[in-house]
Parts: sequence; structure tokens; C-alpha cells
Amino acid sequence: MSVVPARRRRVRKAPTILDVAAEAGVSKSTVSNVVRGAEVADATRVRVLRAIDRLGYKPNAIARQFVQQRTTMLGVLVGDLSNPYYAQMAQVAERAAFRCGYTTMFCNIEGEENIAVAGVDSLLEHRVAGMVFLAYISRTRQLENALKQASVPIVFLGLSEQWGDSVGPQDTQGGRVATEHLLTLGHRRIAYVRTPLVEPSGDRARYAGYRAAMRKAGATAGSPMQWQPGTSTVRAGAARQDLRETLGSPAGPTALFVSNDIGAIAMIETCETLGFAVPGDVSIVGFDDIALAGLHRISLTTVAQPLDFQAERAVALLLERIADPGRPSRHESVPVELRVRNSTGPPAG
Amino acid sequence: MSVVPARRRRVRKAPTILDVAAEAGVSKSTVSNVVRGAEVADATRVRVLRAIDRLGYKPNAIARQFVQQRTTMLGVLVGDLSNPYYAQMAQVAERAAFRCGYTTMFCNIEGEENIAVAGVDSLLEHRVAGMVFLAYISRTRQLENALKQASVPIVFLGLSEQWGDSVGPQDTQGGRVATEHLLTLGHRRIAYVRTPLVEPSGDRARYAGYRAAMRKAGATAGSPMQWQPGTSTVRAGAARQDLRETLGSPAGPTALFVSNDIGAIAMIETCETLGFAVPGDVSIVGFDDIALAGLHRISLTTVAQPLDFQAERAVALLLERIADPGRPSRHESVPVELRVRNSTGPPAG
DNA sequence: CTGAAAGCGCTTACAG
DNA sequence: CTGAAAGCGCTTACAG
Repeated sequence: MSVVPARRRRVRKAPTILDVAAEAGVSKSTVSNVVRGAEVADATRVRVLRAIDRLGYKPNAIARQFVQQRTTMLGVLVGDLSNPYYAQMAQVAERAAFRCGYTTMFCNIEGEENIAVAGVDSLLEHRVAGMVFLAYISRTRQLENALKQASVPIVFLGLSEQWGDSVGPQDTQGGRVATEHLLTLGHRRIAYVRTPLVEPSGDRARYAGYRAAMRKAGATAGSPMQWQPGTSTVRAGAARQDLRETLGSPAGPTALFVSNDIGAIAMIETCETLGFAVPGDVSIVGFDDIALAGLHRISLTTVAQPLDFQAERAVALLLERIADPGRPSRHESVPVELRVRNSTGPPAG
Repeated sequence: MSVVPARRRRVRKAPTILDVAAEAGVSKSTVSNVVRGAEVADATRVRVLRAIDRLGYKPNAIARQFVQQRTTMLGVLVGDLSNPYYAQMAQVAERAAFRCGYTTMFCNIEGEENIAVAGVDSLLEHRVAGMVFLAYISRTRQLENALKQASVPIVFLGLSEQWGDSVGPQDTQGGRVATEHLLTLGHRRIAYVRTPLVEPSGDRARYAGYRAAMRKAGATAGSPMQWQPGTSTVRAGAARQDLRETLGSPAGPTALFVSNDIGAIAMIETCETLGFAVPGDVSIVGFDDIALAGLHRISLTTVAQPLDFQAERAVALLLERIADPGRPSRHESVPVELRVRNSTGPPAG
């Protein structure tokens, strides 16, 4: 009479703890005890283990996390994975988390506020045990409120933050040694170049180091030159300047301290495209010491920060806070080190 | 009389659907309907929405996934995130998944079998809706069995695979055009250099393209030279050769076709370190066209494969398979394109 | 349009 | 050492 509804193809359902219990002839509590490694009589354990094997049972982590009211997932917010600086940090963080039994959920925010908000929201809904912020994010009220209300443990990696725990490089010191290196080579007109995707706090500190070194040497520190890689103009204060003119002018800088390696390498490209030799006409220093900087063909003088060490530390701090949410927050800053290569030399003439 | 147990500090519990129901004076079904966007009277909806807002309620995705018996999480197995080839693919895949409402769990296998097994296991226990394989993995029986038994949808990205769906470049064609380019420049002694971390199937196909082009031109195709970046020796068949001697010998190759860009760039480094100019003494072609290859200072001639497009396609295929597990599997191979830059030139002399 | 009830696969006290 | 029972926060038919 009535149409028989087409039976939907049903994927073979994954066996549950109940199936195992039936197969082994024990209660599900006992199976649970075996799986969790609790005390169980040897004979029973063997029987259960065999049943598990026969059925190909795999514990359902979702169910477990649900009942335990806590997950073993960490959320990682990355600025831009195609930037090797982030990629390397992200990689090490994932490894460290995995070793400690945590799974990592990534969210690429690509520097966009709304993606960050949506990503944090998703991470929060998934009830991640903690989050690693490895990204430039303008912390708006919305984001901050969501985070604070959820009171999820957070660690900032690669930057200093008052809030939560943090692990970052000694930015000021780095700015200082980079600048001193240029001064020692004989440069007096050194510009600080600010590129996007460097966390504002780090940027400010690196600039402060630059200023301090310049002042100490009796040289004039300029205000930061804002530069967007790929373009050939910079902004200093309100004025927009042509990079070719700036570098070509007699009063122009003979050396550039660029706020990160990706920017510095892009700057080398741009300078050479504009006809300036590096370091012949202009010396360039970066910050980070990403793997790229060490390539023979690039050979960028830069301030090395121990990326791997920082990522490991950040995960360690985060896990400790997850274990004890009440502990006082910690802010670690790790030493940096100047790496002299071939992008810097004495000023021309 | 009895000791009062110290009350454990209790984190303010996140509000549940029940709290919202109480606050709004409705049943939890109604709250659920509102949250899921089902039909609800306007007045009721407003009341519930306000309660949600007051309480700062965030749906518990773990609970939802648990009851729905399916997750919105995708697992991504990456070979090595610090390799820009993988990083870029991973980044685009994550973005595409996120746009479709999926969260991405990453696992870096670093080319290690046991990490891959543990990672897949963890992903399986988390009941990911599907997995993207973006990595060289020697598929052992153990891994294969676990995957097949779980019958989790899988897509292979950047490589061709019979099993599951796949999206990869036209490797053979790529090998051919790379070799033809070198032949056209006048090279006759061209070696194929195999580097690690290229999936065997892709490696074989690229080599096949090389062979075909050589044969067609009446030149002699050698067997692959195995090379581990960072070393200065290669293996051809059973013999271990010194790279300096090989390149310096009159019968040595005047051009190298390296199986991927990272390897090719490392080869440029090594050649220059050994005193051979590129392309003066030896021409080098890569495969992938990662961003690095386009840098002025590197300027690697290479076979471009559309990484972003492939990653997008792979996620699309995966989601379609998740929606309909019974559909026939698809294997897409996307066109590649030679990108001539400055690492190749006519042979010396 | 709204509510009561069952159930997802586990863990966790608590009996026995 | 093992088992029975409650419950985690939702969704999903099904009544009303």
C-alpha cells in the first residue's frame, strides 16, 4: 500500500564499548576500566583486549570528552601559515602538544579581524582546553570579552602580553644589537622599517631598541618608515615617499633595519629591483632568523630568536595553566642573538 | 565533627541549554530550535535570544557532535609544515574547510611512520568527518587497515592514489616539459635528481616524463640520482658518487632536474658551495613553484603546479564524499606549466 | 508552535 | 575485582 522508503545506506557503525562488553561477556564498566588502564584482573583484561581486537574497537574521544567535561584539544591561531615564521612555530607547537596527548586545531586568521573572531568562536564551541595565540590580532572588545568570559587558558607566543601567559623574544635587546651592528660598520643614517604582520608590541620594542642604540651613539633616530612589501613607496609620518628617491638622496639612509625577516628579504628584492645593491648601496638587517635567511643566495644578517624553544615553552606554560588555572601568570622573554651574514657591510663612499 | 573537605575551586561552569531555557521560561527543545534556526514564533525567539545573550551561552559543539554521531572536523596529515610546499597547501585547505563550517585538526608526521600511525589513530578517535593526506607516507598494512576499517573518507592532495579520491599535478607532463626545456637549451647530459619527501608515485611519474623526453630527443636518460639535501654525495644505483666529481667530470651532467623546489634550491646552494655556478656551470630545474622560487635572488626555473587550486579542489571532493560516501571515487590531475627563470641556461662551452 | 522523553557512548561514584 | 545506575548537553522524533 504505502511506498517502502528507500533504506538509506548505512555505514557500518563503529563498535561501542557495549559491543565489546557483549563480545567479552563482561559489563561495560569493566571494558571502560580496561581501556582506561584501571585495575582489572589479568584474565578479564585479556578477554576484553581480545574482544577489542576482534571488533576493531576504537574509543570514541568525542563521547569521552563530552562526559569528562574537558577536551584534549588545543586551539592555535596563526597569522599566516605561508609565512615560514608562523609555520615553524606552528609546527613545533603541534609536535609538543601531540607528545603531551593533545590534538591541535588550527585557525588561520590571515590578519583579518572577522576571521579571528569566527575562529575563536569555533574553538570555544569546541571547548578547546587552551589556546595559543601566534598571530597579529587587533584585540577588539568583542574578541577580548568572548575570551575572558570563556576564561579559557591562553598563551601568547612570540609576543609579550600582559594578559594570560606569554613567551616572546627580547625585542628591545634585539633592536639594540641590530642597530649597534650597523653603527659599528660605520652607518649613521639608519632607518627603522616597519612591516605589517609584526605584532605592535614587538614592533614598538624593536623600535625602542633602535632608538636607544642610535641615541647612545649620538646618531639621529628617525620615526619608523611604514612599508608594505611589494610596493616601492614608504610612509614616514604623514608623508608618502618614493623608495628610490629616499635611498638615492644624499641624506637618505645607508642602512635599513626591517622589523622582520620576511619583510627584510622582500626589501632586498625591492632594493635590487630599483637598482640598489645590497649591501653595496644599502645594508639590510632583519629579525627572526627564519630558515630562509640562512640560504646562501639570501644570506640575511638578522636577529635570531629561538623559534623552536619558544614554541615548546609556550605549550609547556599552557599545559601547566590548564592543570592549575589559578596559578599566577608568567611572562618569559628569551634571549636573542645577532647573526651576521652578507646583507650588511660598511656604507658606500 | 568530620573535616569539611576543601571545596575545590570550581571554574564558573559554562551555561547550558537548560540554563537558557530556565532564563527564558521555555523548554530546552525550544532553545535548541532557536539555536539551530528551526521554526519558532518570533516573540519566543526574541526571548530566547535575549536569554542567550544575558548568559553568554555558547553551544557545546562536543555535545552536539556526540549526539549527532558526526563531527565537523577534518583531519589533515602534513609531511612537514616548515616546508613551504606543505604549508601553503595546508593553509588553503584549512581556509576552504573553515568556509564550509569545518574545523581542521593538523598532524605533522615529519616523514615518520610511527607518528603517522599515532596521528591517524588520534584523528580516528576524534571521529573526524574526513581526512586530507598531504604527506609522504609509506602506507603500511597497519595504517591501511586502520583507515579502511574506519571507512573514513579520504582525499590525497598533491599526489595520485588509486584509493580514495585524489587531486594532484600532471607529474609526467611536468617531467616532460622540464626536460624539454633543458634539451632546447642544448643540454644533452641531463640528470634526474630524486630528493626525499616527494611522494613515490609523483617521483616515478616525473621521472617517466624525463625519460620520455630524453628518449624522444635521442639523448640518454640516466637512472635517478638519489640526493639528500645538505650532503655532497649522490647515489646512482648502488654507487655512491661525490657531487663535485660528478659535476666536474667531462661526462658529467650539465643540467639537473630536481624532483621538487625545496630540493632544487638546496641543490643550487650546494653547487655554489662546491664552486659551480648556476646556471653557468650547471642548470637546475625544480618542481612545484613555491613562493620562494620566484624570489629575485633565487629565480628558479620550475614546473608550476597550482597549489591553491588543488587544495581547494581536494577539500571540495572530500566534502562531497562525506555527503555521499557511496559515490564513485574521483582522481583529478591538474595541468602544470613551465616557469622559466634564471637557474637555467645553455650548457657551458 | 512548544514540550516531554529517549538516547548518543562514555565515565564515575557506589554497591556488592 | 566487577556490575548497575546516573548523568554529561545536546538533538530528534513525537505528542499535544
